[in-house]
Amino acid sequence: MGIDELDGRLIVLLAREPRIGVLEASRRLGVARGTVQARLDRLQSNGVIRGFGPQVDPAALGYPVTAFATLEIKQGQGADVRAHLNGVPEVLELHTTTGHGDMLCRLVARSNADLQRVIDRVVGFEGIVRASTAIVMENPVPLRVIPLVEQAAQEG
Amino acid sequence: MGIDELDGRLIVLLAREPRIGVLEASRRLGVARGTVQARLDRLQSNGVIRGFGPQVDPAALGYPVTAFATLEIKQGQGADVRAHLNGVPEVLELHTTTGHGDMLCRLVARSNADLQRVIDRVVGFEGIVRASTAIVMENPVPLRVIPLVEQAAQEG
DNA sequence: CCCCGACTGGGCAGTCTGTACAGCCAAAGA
DNA sequence: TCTTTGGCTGTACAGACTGCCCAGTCGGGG
Repeated sequence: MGIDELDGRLIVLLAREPRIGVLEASRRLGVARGTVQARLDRLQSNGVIRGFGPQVDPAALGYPVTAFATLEIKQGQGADVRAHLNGVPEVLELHTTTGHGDMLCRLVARSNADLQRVIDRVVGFEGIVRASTAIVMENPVPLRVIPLVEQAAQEG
Repeated sequence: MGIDELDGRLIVLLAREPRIGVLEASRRLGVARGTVQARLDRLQSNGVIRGFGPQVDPAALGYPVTAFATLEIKQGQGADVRAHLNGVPEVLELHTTTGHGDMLCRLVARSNADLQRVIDRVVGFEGIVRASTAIVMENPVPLRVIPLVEQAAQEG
C-alpha cells in the first residue's frame, strides 16, 4: 500500500505538468515508457490516483465567497441532513466530525449577501439545531498534496 | 465571466470521464472538435479550469485520518504562522477566516495516534495561541463541483 | 540454483492532437 | 438594409502519442 520513490516522482511530475503524456513522463523520469504505464495503472487501481478530472475554480465560476459552516444536528437526523445538504449545489463538501459540531461543510456563494441565502437554505431544515459560519478571507495554502506525496515516497 | 451551457456540459463530461480526449468529447457533445478545443482553451485561460492534475487520495497514501483544526493566532504573527504551516506536509490546506478562530486548516495523519504528532507539530509554534481540532469521521459529500457547474451553466 | 516479478528497448497499427482554412450564420453596428 | 465581427462547422494533413506485444536483462526470494 506504500508509495515507491519513483511513484512519488511520477505523481509530482504529473501534478506540476498535467498535460505531458506517458511518453514524455518516461523521458523526464529516465525510465522506460512501459514502466510509467505500469506504475500509472497500478496507482489508479490502488486508488492512490483517483483520476484526472478538471480542477474547477468556483471563484472563476462566479462564486468568489467561501465559508465553512459547523452544524449541530438533532439526534437521529443525520441521514436526512446529509440528503438535504447533498441537494444544495453550493455545498462543496461535507464531513461528519467529532467535537462541538456534528458536521462541517464548505460553502461557496456569489457574494457575502448571497451567502446569507445559501446559509438560509442550508439551515432551513428541521434537524439542524444550530450553525456557526466562518467566512474565508484568504487562502494561504490552497489544497495541495505534493508535499505529502513526497514525504510518503521517502518513507515508503 | 459567466459559464455557457455548453461549457457546463463540457466540464461535467470531463469530470465524469477524464480520460476521453477532445475528439471524443466533441462527439458526445454533438459539436465540432474545434469548438471543444476553443472552449477548453478559453476555460483554461479564464481560470475556470485550473488544470487536470491527478487527484490523489491521502488515505490510499497511508494517511487515512483527516481533521480540521481551528487556530487562534497571536496578533501580528499571521505571516509567520502561514510560513510555518506551509512547511508541514500534513497540512493540506489553510484558510484565514472570520469568526472565533483566525485560521482553519485541514490535516491528515497516519492514525489517530499520529494525529497527535501532527497537531503537536502544527501548534508547536509561538504565535499560535490555541487550537481546537475536529476529527473527520465520515465524508458524506466528497469535494465536488459538478452541481455548482450545472447551476452556473443554467444561470449564466 | 532456478523462478518470478519488474524494467528495458524496440516495433506496429490505430488514433488523436495541433493547426490551418474556407464556408455559414446570427447578432451588432453603420 | 448592408456590412462587419465572432463563433461554429467540416475538412485536411503532418506529427506524435497510445495501447499492445514481445524478447531479453536483472536482482531477490524460495
